[in-house]
Amino acid sequence: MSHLGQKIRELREKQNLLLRQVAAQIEVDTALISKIERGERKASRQQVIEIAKYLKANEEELLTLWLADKIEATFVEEPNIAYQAMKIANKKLEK
Amino acid sequence: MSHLGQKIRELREKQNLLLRQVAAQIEVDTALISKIERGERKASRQQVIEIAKYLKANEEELLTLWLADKIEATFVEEPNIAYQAMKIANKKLEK
DNA sequence: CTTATATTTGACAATATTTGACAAGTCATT
DNA sequence: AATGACTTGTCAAATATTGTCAAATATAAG
Repeated sequence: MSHLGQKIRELREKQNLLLRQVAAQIEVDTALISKIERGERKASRQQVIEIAKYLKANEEELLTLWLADKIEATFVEEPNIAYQAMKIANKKLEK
Repeated sequence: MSHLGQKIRELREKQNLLLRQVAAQIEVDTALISKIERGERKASRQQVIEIAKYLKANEEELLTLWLADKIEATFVEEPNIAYQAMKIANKKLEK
């Protein structure tokens, strides 16, 4: 399960909401929310924002998890060189 | 200029090779190599491997730069949350 | 300046990937 | 068996990416 998906599921279950309720709010199929929670599909940036609003969650926190998932996806198939590549990529952030 | 592009250009110029010579070897248009060197287009994984071979460079090193570019591309449009997301993504590498 | 060669640029068609809906499926409860 | 919640697989449409082509722009030499 993805970072974002896990968080969304936690938030949703804590508030006793159904997948279809979240789906209705952000106007997508229930199946899509299910997939997002399980990390089978990526949410769009806009969807993350809408989910955050509906679940009364911190938008920036969810977007951060969403971005972390995207970063992880880039290196998941390159485990041998991932660490070194991350070190290089990190330098850009310190500037 | 991308990490990979910069490195390729250095290697190529040090060996006095023309864009079209590299292009011929990896069987693509000259314009594409030009774009790859300037970071306007991403090389495919296979292309990186072929370029490394032709330029007698360390394949793993070039692939690492290639992956670093991909990682950077994911967070370049999210500068505010990039650092925190990278921290989260990094955890996966320590496991 | 003119020619020749190298590189860059922008537009485009071809490909590839991603997206979300739909229908059918499982699982649990009644 | 019927209902409700969630999951799964498949598909067409939308979107994004790729690489080529032709034209534009450098760069260098005579």
